[in-house]
Amino acid sequence: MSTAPSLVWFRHDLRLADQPALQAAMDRSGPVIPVYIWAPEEEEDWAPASCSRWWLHHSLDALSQRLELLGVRLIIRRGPTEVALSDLIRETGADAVFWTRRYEPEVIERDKQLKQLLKSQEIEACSFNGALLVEPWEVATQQGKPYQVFTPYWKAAQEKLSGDEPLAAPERLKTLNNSLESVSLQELNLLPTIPWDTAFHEQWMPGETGAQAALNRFLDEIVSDYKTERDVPGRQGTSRLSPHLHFGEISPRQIVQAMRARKLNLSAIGPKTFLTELGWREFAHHVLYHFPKTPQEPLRAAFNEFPWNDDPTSLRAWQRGQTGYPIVDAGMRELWATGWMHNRVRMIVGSFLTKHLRLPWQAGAEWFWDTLVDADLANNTLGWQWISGCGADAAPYFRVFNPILQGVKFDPDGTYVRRWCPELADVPDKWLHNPWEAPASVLTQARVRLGRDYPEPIVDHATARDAALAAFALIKK
DNA sequence: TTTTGAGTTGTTCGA
DNA sequence: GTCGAACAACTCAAA
Repeated sequence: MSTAPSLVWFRHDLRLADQPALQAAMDRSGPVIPVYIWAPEEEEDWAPASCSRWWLHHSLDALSQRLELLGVRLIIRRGPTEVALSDLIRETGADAVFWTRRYEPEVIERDKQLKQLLKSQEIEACSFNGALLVEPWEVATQQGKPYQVFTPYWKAAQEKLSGDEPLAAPERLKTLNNSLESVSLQELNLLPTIPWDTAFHEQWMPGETGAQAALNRFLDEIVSDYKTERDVPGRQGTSRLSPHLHFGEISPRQIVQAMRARKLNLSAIGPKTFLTELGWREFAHHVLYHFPKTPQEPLRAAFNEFPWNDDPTSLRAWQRGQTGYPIVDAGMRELWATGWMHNRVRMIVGSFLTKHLRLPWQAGAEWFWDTLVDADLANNTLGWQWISGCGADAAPYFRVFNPILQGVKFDPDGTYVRRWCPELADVPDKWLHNPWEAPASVLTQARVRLGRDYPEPIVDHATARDAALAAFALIKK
């Protein structure tokens, strides 16, 4: 066994616990050098956007502090990755590089080339699964094909779940005692130049500690009622783990293990429903891996003929939360203010964009990519194709969410709408989700002048719904 | 190869 | 107000 140093190349696995790449490096007798390489140009259209960068900055900061407690420095370099790794190998005499696998098409391609290059230089290059319960190629139909329907996928995937305990975080770490060059985190300029992130700090704690805190809160207070609580955007009834999972501050294995450790009955309705959500995350990675064009193209080819609108004005109204439908606007404003949107509301705004406004799902996916702290290519792609009807296991075309009814159903007391659309705060519950139908006296008393304090609806629900159904009829055989 | 059962999250209409 | 049926085939996955 070599006693030369090993590089641990951190990417979307910014944690020390349940970290097989780190473990592999520790299992050798030489020193361990943790490395992060900033190379957004290598991810083409899907490099981290502004909100992801905010999270990334704080997550790297947290990782670096955890390593410091072990007396180890996180080395940060700029890309190209190939050059950065070669430099480090030369500077340290390392003879191995370990990392956690990612599943985005462009990243897979780059990693494959890197692995070949390293191996041709007699460097051990080894990747590990640290992000999924089941990797995309581990599950196939009896014909050996990828699944395109969630239920049979998840049934098959669950049979592959291992009961293995996640790895513990290291208590000590042997490293190189020299002065390797490192870019400072600040120099990467990941933070915004104008302070739009004020509300972010109240909402989020990026990093492994924050991820564990979010998990504990969820398992202590929420999971037993998750099935119903998750649908109420005015309450914190979801796990809010998505950005932590995206950056690998926590692994799904750790989540499942934590549920088992608490002796939760995984067949009970709450835990079971939550496991299914983890299953959708697995399924999204399965679909992205096997259908690598789906970030751009619909899985169902018929949708290439769909008559999408091209209307920058309505797109902008949607982005800014100015559609005149309170539940839609509340969601879009929550996204803008906090970098996150409640899942129920993501479906409502997605349905509204693709069906009421008939704007292409890709426009929605791009906006979410730019504004979400949990922006994740697999989840974002699957979600948008699902809601617009063109993807794997898509919602039936006639399922057009009614934004008034959804508001009444899931935000009955208006907590959510009043929080994000404060100009409607004094509108009574009865008219909160359809203020344009309220009697003039009600609006006057609530100090709302439609078209001035709050927009008139930019489309009529019934008309837009009929137009959407007609457009769907066009692409049917 | 053919057949069969089933499919995350909804809405509207009419009884 | 509540409830069940219709919405429309289509495709997937397994038997």
